[in-house]
Amino acid sequence: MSEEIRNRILAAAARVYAQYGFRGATTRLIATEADVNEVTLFRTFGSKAELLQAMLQTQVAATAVPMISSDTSDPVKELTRWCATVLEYLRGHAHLIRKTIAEAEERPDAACAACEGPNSAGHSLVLFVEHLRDEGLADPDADVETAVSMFMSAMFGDALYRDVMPHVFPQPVEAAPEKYVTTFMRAVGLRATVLPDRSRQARVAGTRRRSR
Amino acid sequence: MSEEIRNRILAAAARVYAQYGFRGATTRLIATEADVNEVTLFRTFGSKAELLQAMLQTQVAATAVPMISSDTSDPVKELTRWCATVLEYLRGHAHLIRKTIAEAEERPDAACAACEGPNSAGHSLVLFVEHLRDEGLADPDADVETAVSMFMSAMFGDALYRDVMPHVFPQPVEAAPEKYVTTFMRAVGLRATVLPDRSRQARVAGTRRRSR
DNA sequence: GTAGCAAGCAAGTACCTACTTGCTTGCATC
DNA sequence: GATGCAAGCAAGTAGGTACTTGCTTGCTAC
Repeated sequence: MSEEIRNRILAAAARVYAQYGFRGATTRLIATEADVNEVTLFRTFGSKAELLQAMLQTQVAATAVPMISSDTSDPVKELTRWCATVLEYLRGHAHLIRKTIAEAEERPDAACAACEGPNSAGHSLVLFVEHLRDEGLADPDADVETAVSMFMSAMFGDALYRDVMPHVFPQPVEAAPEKYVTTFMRAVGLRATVLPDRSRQARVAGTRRRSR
Repeated sequence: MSEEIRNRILAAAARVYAQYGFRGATTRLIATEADVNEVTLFRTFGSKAELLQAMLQTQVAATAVPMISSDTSDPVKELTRWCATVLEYLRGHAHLIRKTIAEAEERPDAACAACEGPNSAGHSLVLFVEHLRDEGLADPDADVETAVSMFMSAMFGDALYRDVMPHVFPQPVEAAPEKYVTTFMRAVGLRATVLPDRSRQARVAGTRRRSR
C-alpha cells in the first residue's frame, strides 16, 4: 500500500519538476498533484532534495535506453528505426531533460544521471558505423565521430527544441528520422543502399543496389 | 549618472539570471551583485519581471547576430569562419540561452527573443548553400534544409552542452568548426574545394573527387 | 545658499517556502 | 476487541520573497 503512494508521489514530482524545475517544484504543489498530504511526502522521502533525486533515478535511469543493434544487413532501415526510437525516448523526457541540463551547474549529479543514457546510445552508433566501414560500406575518409556527434545533436535539438522553436525544424515530425538518417549517411559516405528519395516518386520495394 | 547604474543592474541581472534562472534570480541577489540598494532596482524597473525582460532585450537582442556573407569564392573558408563566429556567439550566451529555453513554457516571450538571432543565422546558411547549388558547387539531390538544421543543432549542442556533458563532443574546441564544416559539406555534397583532412598526411592540392 | 532629485537606508507588509510536531483516523493483524 | 502502523489533518517555526514606505544623504543647478 505504501508502494502505491510512493509511486504516485514520484510520478507527480516528475510532472511538476518537468514543468517548473527544481525551485518551482514546491512540496505543496507535488503533494496536491499526487493527491497526498504534504507531510506524507517528507515522511517517505525525508526532504525535497531527496525526493527529487529519487524521482530522477526512477524516472530516467529506469527507462530503457535505445541502443542500435549490430545487425548491418540493412543499415538504412536499422538506422531509421533506431533514430525514431531515440527521438521518441528523448521526446518523452524532453521537459525533464531540459530542466535538468539547465540546472546542471547547480545540481551536477542530476545532470550526469540524465544524460548517461543518450551518451552510450551515441557510442553504440559509432561502433555501428565503424563496423560498416570495416565492411567497406562507408567512406574510410569520413570523420565518423564528428558525424555521429552532429547526428546526436540533431536528435537532441529536435526532441528538446522543436516545440519551443519550431521554425528551425523544417521537416515534419514523422519525416524527421528518415531525413536525418539520409543526411547522416551522406556525411559518412554510406552509399551501399538505395537512399530513399525526398520526392514522392515510387520506390521499388526490396531493391538493393551495391554500386561500389 | 542614472544610466551607469541602470547598466550595472542589467549586467548583474544577466549574470545572476544566467546562473540561477528566473526563480533563482532574487532581487536581493541582483542588487548585491550590482552593488546597489535593492530599492533602486524597483525604482528604476518597476518589478523583477520587467527588469529581467529589459535585461534579456538589451543582452540578447542588442548583440550582433552572426550572418554568413554571400561571398562564395572560398566556401570552406567562409563557412568555417562563420561557424566559429556563431559558436563564439552561442558560447557567450550559453547559460542565458539554456535557462531561457528551459523556462520557455513559463515565459514564452522571453524564449522567442532569445532564439530569433540564431534562427535568422540558420536561414542565411540555407540561402548560402542554395547559392552554391545554383553555381553547381553542391549536390542538387542534397536535402539542404535538413543538413542545415542538423548543422545548426550541432552548433547549439556544442555551445550549450559541451561543458555539461563533454564526453559526447570528441573533437577539441578549436578543431570543432573545421570538423563540423567538413562533415556538413559532405552531407550537402560540396566537393568543389579541397576538404581539409583529419589526418596529418600530405594532401594533394587541387584534387577533385566526384564519386557519383 | 537652497531647491530638486537620485540614491541609500531601515523597517515593515503580506505571502510563500521547507520542514516539524502533536494528534486523530482508518485499516490490517493477532 | 486490542495493538500497531501508515496516512491525514491542523497548526506552527524559521526563514525567504517581492515589493512598499518614510526618511536621510549627497550632489547638481539655479
